[in-house]
Amino acid sequence: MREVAALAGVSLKTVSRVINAEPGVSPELAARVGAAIQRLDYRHNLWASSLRRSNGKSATIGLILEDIGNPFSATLHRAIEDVAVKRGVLVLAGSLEEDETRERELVSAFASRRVDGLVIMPASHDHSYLLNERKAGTPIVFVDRPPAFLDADTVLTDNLGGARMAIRHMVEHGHHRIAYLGDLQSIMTAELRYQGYSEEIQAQNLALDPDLVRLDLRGIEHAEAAVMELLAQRPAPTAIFAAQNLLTIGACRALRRLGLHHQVALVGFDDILLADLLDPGITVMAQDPAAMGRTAAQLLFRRLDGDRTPTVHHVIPTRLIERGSGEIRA
Amino acid sequence: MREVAALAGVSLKTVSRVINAEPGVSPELAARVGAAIQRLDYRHNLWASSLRRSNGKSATIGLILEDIGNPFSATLHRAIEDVAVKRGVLVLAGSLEEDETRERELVSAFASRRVDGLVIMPASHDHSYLLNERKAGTPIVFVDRPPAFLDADTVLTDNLGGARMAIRHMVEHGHHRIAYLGDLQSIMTAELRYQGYSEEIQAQNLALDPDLVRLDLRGIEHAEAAVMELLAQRPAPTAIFAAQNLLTIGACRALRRLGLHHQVALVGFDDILLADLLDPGITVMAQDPAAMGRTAAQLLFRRLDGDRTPTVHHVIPTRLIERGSGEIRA
DNA sequence: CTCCGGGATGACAACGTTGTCAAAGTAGCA
DNA sequence: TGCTACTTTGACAACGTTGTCATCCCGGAG
Repeated sequence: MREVAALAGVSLKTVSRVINAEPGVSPELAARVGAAIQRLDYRHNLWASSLRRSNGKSATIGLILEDIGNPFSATLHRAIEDVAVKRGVLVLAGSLEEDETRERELVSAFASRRVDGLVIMPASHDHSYLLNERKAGTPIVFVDRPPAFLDADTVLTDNLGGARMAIRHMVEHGHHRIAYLGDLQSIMTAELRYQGYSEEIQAQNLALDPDLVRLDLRGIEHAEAAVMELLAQRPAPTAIFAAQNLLTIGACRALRRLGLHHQVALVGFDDILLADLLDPGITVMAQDPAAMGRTAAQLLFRRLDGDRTPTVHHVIPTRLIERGSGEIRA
Repeated sequence: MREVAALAGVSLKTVSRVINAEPGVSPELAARVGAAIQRLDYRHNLWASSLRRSNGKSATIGLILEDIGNPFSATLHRAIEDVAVKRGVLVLAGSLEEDETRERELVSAFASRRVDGLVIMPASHDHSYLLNERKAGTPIVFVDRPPAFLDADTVLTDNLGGARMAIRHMVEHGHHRIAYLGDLQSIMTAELRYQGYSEEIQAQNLALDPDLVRLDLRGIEHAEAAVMELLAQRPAPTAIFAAQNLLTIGACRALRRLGLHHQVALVGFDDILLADLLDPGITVMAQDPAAMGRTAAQLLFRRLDGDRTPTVHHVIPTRLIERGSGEIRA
């Protein structure tokens, strides 16, 4: 910037004024400065700028996801980016892989970089450590999973309601023995989906049979093995509720392997690409990650704009997409 | 930091020394400073730090992708993150959506934030504007698509070779009339895949029939419509090569709609989740976005570590995954 | 006892930028 | 002409941190 000022024959401050488009610079000088900037390939240093500025905004937000690479997180990320670009804000993102330590590290790394706000899909079960960040004025929005020991804005899927609706759908198709496949119970969403399952089973006056429940499954292979086992039992379940998308795929594989994909009903939680091309198509309770991301980002920016109203809790509804596998009758 | 120094009764510099774990601080003082940091929830300001430091590293890299939300980009992103975390480096990412202007804007936004390096999946066709960044010492690696008018490190898929291999595979199964579905020809990878198609068709002494070629298709619906049209022709093609994953899905839909999915062969470029569960399973030339990301990141960090050897051009091979649809005989 | 070397500590400037305020210039009016 | 009011410009400090160098203290050698 000093060089630009020298080349244009003006003071540092005038260059600063031109860059920030402040009023009160004669067109002639502005042009000279502009030319000098061009000539020297001058690049504004945003960090130095925000260091000096009173409000010190970095035009950068931090995003913590379970896994940047999985479709759900990626769609959410994209939706947040779409809101952020409109304000010239960039997004720093990191993956957790259910690692609580990593969550702390990422928050710390973001804090060191003075992000303006945080969107977190948490892995840990105690967020009191975030009090300091919030005291420092950083707004925080939780997506997909709620915070613990901290009152903060949240944008969640209706996990419990969605699971109940899925079970009801199967019961309406005549099923009494509905198996449940669940992810790690330590994950709040998994726990809620299981709760929805058991509540609805009981509300329908069915027996909650522990032999039909497989919890803490990780990934496609585990689910596949679990389904093989479940269907070897007598009496076998006539329907399966897979409470996470990889588990749905695993279940689907197992059913095909056993040749039972037209006999045993299957409903998955969370939509899967191509699910409509299978035979039968896979019925799912779809979440809406794009809506979640959009809502979370809008909420965050409202806070950044100074909204100090009490914390808000958005619940994004799920949607049953009937494609055949869930409509198989008992 | 000033407050920490005051509370611990030491000078600013000593606090700085403790934070950076510099040698030559008595254990007693270090402990006092540590306690003060804890008590005041002090957070190091990385930007101020890198502003003053001579080498001025921001421990942040920029990543420009076609669309953060699509599975290919997301997987690549994740692979880059995995390499970056090991060095305590964070990733800033943005989507282009084939918008050349946006590419410039993003590079500029990253430059303002003084990222240490850039990984770019470009949309534009002239990268001479990046010369300045490079002159400023920012290493740049291109992934998936090559730069134009700029010599830079690249990590590319073997688009041409992969396409040729796919066509050869179909010819070996007796096909002579192979249709081609391609994305926008302005995208370098699309152009190369088409080139591979036409080269191999000619190498096999087949006729390159323009009636079998549909270029510049965007998305599932367009591909679906194009396939409906193609198969209405007489003589109809007996095989289809879909040169992008959404186009593969569109082709798949159309074939099913026509009830021809067991008669007409289909090979896609780029793998699709669940493709193995369909009947027939979809044969694809799989790319390896994880390997691309990993390679690109490693290359970038080598440059950051001072490697000044001439530019490198990695080609990540494709892999034919036979699942049935590509093995249907003419 | 003096002097020297080395380890611990701190004072100060500097990184690139902007907020504050003062100075200089210009126009309008009596 | 002299005064005010306003616009344009620049000097300087400050943001939070670290590199440089000076200072202080201690033990050991002469």
